[in-house]
Amino acid sequence: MPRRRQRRTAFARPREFTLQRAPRAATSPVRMSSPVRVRFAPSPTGYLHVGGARTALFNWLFARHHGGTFVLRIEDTDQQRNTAEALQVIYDGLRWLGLDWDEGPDAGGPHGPYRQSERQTIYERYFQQLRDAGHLYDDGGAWRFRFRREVVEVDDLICGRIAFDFANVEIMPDMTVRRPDGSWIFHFVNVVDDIEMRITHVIRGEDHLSNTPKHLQLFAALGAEPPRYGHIPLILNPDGSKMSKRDQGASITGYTENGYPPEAVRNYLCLLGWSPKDDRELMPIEDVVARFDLANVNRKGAHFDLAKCDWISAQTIQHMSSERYRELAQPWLAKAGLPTDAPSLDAVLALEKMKVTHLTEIADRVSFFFTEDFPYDPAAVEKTLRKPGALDRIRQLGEACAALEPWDAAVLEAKLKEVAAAVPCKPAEFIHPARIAVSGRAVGPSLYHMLEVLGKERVLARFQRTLGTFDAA
RNA sequence: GACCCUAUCGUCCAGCGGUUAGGACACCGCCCUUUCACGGCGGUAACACGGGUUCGAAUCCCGUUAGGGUCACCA
Repeated sequence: MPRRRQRRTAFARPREFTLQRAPRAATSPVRMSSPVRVRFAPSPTGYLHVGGARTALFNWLFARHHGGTFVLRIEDTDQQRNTAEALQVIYDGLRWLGLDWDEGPDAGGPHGPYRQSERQTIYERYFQQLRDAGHLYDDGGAWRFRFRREVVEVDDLICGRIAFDFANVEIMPDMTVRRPDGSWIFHFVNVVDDIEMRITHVIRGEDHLSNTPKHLQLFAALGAEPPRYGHIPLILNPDGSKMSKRDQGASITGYTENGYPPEAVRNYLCLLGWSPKDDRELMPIEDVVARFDLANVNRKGAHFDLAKCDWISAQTIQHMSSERYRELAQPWLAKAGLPTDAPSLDAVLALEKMKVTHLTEIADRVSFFFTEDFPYDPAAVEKTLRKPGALDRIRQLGEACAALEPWDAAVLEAKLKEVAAAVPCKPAEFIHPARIAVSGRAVGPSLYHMLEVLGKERVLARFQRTLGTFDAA
């Protein structure tokens, strides 16, 4: 950390200056003359890793913050991995997170094609250029790029200035750019594409930091101005190990399947390695876009914390509009065979909104609203309904409420308390049996609100059903 | 092994030479309460270690240790 401080102040702009105020600084991460162009360049492996998603997110935030262009490039040189399904996973994941791209395989754009598998002629041309200039040599059929044996300095927007010494050939052997079968090596096509696509800023995982000087050498040999680099820290497992496909929280698909609102996952990812520097955590994405800055990105690898992600999910749900909540809930209701267009849907959903962490919970929480044939929880029946007098309370309450007007939570509460006071007994002696009578459960929404949403007819009918079911027994 | 990055509560962040080291998650109490929650209040808990520099260091420098990354005819 000590070192970082100095480097940062030396090479990144001071935090108190905004871009607008200090556009001329030589070390400004953004040259005003060239609009920002960033890219996310995943390889279609069949799943989208959280680390990759966050890299995409940071690129997207940077582009949107600077009014730049976000390019999606598919690095599918490995034919094995190149399937339509694998590509779809990337599209789905990015779209789910709300990360829209301006140029890409499907979106098109002036610098396409955007899949490496379709850019053969371009690579061929650059290859020729390198070979003609004497930077390449044949090594058993493969082509190697001859490094300049000197110190290469990487001036990273996040990491500061780092020197890599290429003097020792043993330690830094010349890299292969093309295999004997004619296929290309990542470093080469990556650099060629960044040149061709006019990429101004490369924001990628820290695992590429050590590759950067090699890329810089390629840029120099090709006579191209390199982009600015910003290497973001990796996301680790809670135990500090590298996160891989099977680890919990690793796959974006997992969040979709487990019922996280996409904006919640995105919010959590924003906070992993970046901070607004005040204590805000729950932030609309527009606010993050407005404040995002590479200078505020951390250097430390972040341990993934699903509990925090869950909290953000619950908070996000709690604070979202009823329209958005309904929209997110509907697929899960449908999946459970519940109606998605009931007139009282919003009212029903609102009853448990503040308790939901995952959208997957919703259907079960509200299922009893949609059928008069709901089951009774045996434990609840045993504990509460079998108690002496419990059924009498239900009967009394039913009679007292039969003529109640209007049928709303406040009036119901007043009436229930009045009836209890007349007995006299605690309101709880009515509340618990009544809850089970109308829902079959000991746990659920606030009783009065639940009764209101259910409506008088159904409440009284459910009281009757309960009495009929357990009185005789 | 070589090279590179990193090091503040268990976790995520704040801290930019002088702070009772702050916030959030998690955890533990208490309050609210008809259940489950939400919410409110409070608590436990950290500067990895050792040397410097300085009147003064979590903050600057060096080293050690630990973690991570890269050293491919993977991406």
